[in-house]
Amino acid sequence: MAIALELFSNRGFHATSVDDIIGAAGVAKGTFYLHFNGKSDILMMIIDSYLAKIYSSLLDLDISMDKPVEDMKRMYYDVTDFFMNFPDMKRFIKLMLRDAIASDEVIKSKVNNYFSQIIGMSSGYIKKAQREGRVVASIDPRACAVSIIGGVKELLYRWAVLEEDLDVRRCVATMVDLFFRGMLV
Amino acid sequence: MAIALELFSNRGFHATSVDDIIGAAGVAKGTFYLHFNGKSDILMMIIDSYLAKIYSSLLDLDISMDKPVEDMKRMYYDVTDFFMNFPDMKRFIKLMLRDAIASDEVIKSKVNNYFSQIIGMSSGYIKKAQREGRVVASIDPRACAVSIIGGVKELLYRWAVLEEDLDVRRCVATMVDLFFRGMLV
Amino acid sequence: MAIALELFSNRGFHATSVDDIIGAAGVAKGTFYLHFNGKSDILMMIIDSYLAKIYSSLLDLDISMDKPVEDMKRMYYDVTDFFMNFPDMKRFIKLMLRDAIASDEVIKSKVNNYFSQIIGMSSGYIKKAQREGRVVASIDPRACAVSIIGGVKELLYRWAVLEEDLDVRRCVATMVDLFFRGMLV
Amino acid sequence: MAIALELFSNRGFHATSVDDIIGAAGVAKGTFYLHFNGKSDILMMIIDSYLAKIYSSLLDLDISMDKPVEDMKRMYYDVTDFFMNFPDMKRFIKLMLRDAIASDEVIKSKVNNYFSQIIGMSSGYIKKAQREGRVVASIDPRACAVSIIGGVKELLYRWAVLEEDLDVRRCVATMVDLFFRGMLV
DNA sequence: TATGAATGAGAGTTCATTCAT
DNA sequence: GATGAATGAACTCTCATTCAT
Repeated sequence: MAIALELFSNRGFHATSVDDIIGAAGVAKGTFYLHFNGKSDILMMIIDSYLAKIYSSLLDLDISMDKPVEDMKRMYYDVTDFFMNFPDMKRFIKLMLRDAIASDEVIKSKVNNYFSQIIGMSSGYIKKAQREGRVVASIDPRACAVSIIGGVKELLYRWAVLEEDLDVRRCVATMVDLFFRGMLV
Repeated sequence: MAIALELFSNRGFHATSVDDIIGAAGVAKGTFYLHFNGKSDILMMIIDSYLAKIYSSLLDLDISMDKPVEDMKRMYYDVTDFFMNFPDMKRFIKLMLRDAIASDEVIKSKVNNYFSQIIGMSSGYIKKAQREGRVVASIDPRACAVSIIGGVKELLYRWAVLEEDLDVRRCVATMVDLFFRGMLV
Repeated sequence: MAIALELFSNRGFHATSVDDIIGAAGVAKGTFYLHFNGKSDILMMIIDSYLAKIYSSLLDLDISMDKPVEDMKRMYYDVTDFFMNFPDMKRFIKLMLRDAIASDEVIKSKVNNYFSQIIGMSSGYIKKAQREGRVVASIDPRACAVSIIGGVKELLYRWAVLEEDLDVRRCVATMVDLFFRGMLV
Repeated sequence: MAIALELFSNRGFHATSVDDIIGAAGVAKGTFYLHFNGKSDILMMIIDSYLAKIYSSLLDLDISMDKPVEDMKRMYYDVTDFFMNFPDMKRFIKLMLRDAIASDEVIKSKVNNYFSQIIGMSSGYIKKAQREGRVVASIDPRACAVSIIGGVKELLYRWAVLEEDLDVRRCVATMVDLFFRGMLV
C-alpha cells in the first residue's frame, strides 16, 4: 500500500498500472489480487487507512470556538504540525485532492462524504457559537464552513500537488486572522 | 464540443470514450479526428474556449477594493449571476474542478496556471489596498488570496459537481461578509 | 508525380500518405483522385513513365557481345553516365529496389517482369555468343544473366538506397572485367 | 514466430496484421503483446534468430580462397545444400529480400548492416588473395564483393520470392565458374 | 476541373483481471 | 499463499477513398 501510494501520488492513479505496482513491490500479479480486489480497492484501502488514522488523531482535539483567538491559532498550529509531519501525508493529500476526485464512484462518494462531514461539523460549531453570541448572527454557517474548508483545501493543494514553496504555518495564521477578524481595517 | 462537454461532465473525462462522443454526435470516427487531434485536444479546446469567454466577460469588471462593502457585494452578485446563467457553465465548472485536475499534463498545467494567475491578481489587489491603509497590514496577501479562491472553488464544486442545493447568491454574500469583516462579534 | 516520387523515395511508399502528397503538391484530396485512381496508381504511373523513358533511351544501344572488351566497357560507361545524370533517377531506383518490391501485387509483378525480361534478354545474348563460340559453352546462360543483373542491382541499391559513397564508374569497370574475363573463351 | 514467418512470407509483412497472426496461432491479443513488443518486434526476433542460426552454422566453414576451384565449388555446394534444407529457410529469405527492406528503420539497418558485413568480409578475402598473387591485382575488391553478393541475392530472390523453378546447385556452379575464371590470375 | 468535409473499416496497443499450477 | 502466462474487451488513432458542392 505504501508503494502504491507513492506511485499514485507521483504519476497519478490513472497513469499507474497494476503492473507498475507489482513491479515496484516485487510481487506477482496473482499476489496482488490475493490481497486486493483490484486497482480501485487498493486506493480505497489506502484512503480508509489514512482517514482512520487522521480521525483518531484529531479526536481528542477541542476545536470549539469558546477560547481567545490566540489560543485557537495555537491549536491550529498544532494540527498543521501534525499534518506536516505525518509520514507520507503529502502523498496522501495529493491522492485525496487530485486523484480520488476523478475515479471510482464509490471512492468519490467516500471522499466527498468525508469533506461534507467536516463541513457539517464546522457548520455545527459555528451555529452553536452564534447561539452563544460569539459569532455574528447574520452569517450563514454552512457557507462559512464551506469557505473555511475550501481555503484549507486550496492551501493543501498548492502545498502537496503543485509543490509550491509555501510557509504553511504562516498561511494558517493568516487564515485564522482572516476568518475571525476579516481583512478590512 | 458541446456534446463532449456534456458527456465529460456527466461521466467524467476518463470514463468517456471517443466512441461515446461520436456516437452522441452522430459522426464517424474520422470526422472527429478531422477536427480534433485526440481526446485530450477536444478537452483543451473546450477549456480554452470557455476561459476566453469568461476572461473577456470579466474584463470590464472593476474588482478593486476601493468601494464600500455593500457595493462590492453587489458587484459579486453580478459576477455570480453571470456565471449561473452562462449556458453550460455548470458543466464547464464540473470539468475544471473534477476532470481537468487528473488528466493530461498540458491541460493540468493550463488549468493550474489559470487559478494561479487569479490568485496572483487577487494578491496584488490586496497588497495595493494594504499600502493604501484599507486592509490590515499584518495579513499575508497571498495566503489571503488562496483562502478566497479556495472558498469560491469549494462553493462551485459543491454546486456544480456535487449538485448540492445551495443558495449560491446567499453564500457569496456570506463570503463577502466573512472575508471583509470576519466571523467574531 | 515528381512530388510523389520525392516523398516515396525519402520516406518510403508505405510511410507516405496521400495527405503528404497533396500537402506537398498544394492540391486538394479530390484533385488527387481526379488524376489518379489511388496511391498505388500514382506509384504505378511513376514506374511506367520512368521505365518507358529508360526503355526508349536504351533502345538504340547495341549491347551485343561481338566487340572487344574495351569497347564494351566504354559502352557500359555511357549507360552508367546516362543513369547517373537522368533527373531523379536515384529516387526512381530507390523506389524500384526498395518500395516496389513490397507493395501492390500488380506493381510487384510489373517490376519483377521488367527485371525478368532483362535477364531473359541478357540470357539470349549469351546463348547467341555461346553458339558463335565467343563465350564458354559450359556456362549456364540464365544463371550468368542472373548474376550480372544481381550484381548491377546490388551496386545500384548501395548507391541509391544506402547512399554509399561509391565510385560507380569504377565499379562498372570492375564488373565488366570480372564477368567478361570469366565468361570469354 | 514460425506462424508469423509463414504469414509474413506469404502475404508480406505490411499486409499481415497482428490479428492475422494471433488468429493463426490461436492465442489472444494480449498473449501476443506479452511475448513481443509489437509487430516490428516479432519480425526483428525472427530475423535475429535466423541470422544467429546461420552465423553459427557457417562459422566452421573455411571460405578462404587458397584451394582449387573444384574444391571451392564443392564447398559452395555444401553451403547451398545447408540453405536449401534448413527448415523454413525459403520463407526467411523471402522476408529478408522482400519485406525487411521496406519496414522499420531498425530492422532495415540491421539487415543492411548484415549484408554490408558480408560484403566487407568477402572484400577482405579478395584483398588478401590479391596480396598473395592469387587474384588479379587490377580488380576493385569491394566492387567484386558487391557483384558476388548481388548475384547470390538475385538468385535467392528468384528462388524464394518469385518461386522460379531454378536448379540452384547448377546456378551456384556457374557463379563459381564465372567469378573465379574472371578473378583468378 | 477542383474542392475538402465526411467516412468507417481496421490498425496497433493497453491493461485490469483470472486461474491452473 | 504465491505465481505469472493467458485473456479479450476496450481503447485511441490512421488513412485511403468518396461525393455533394
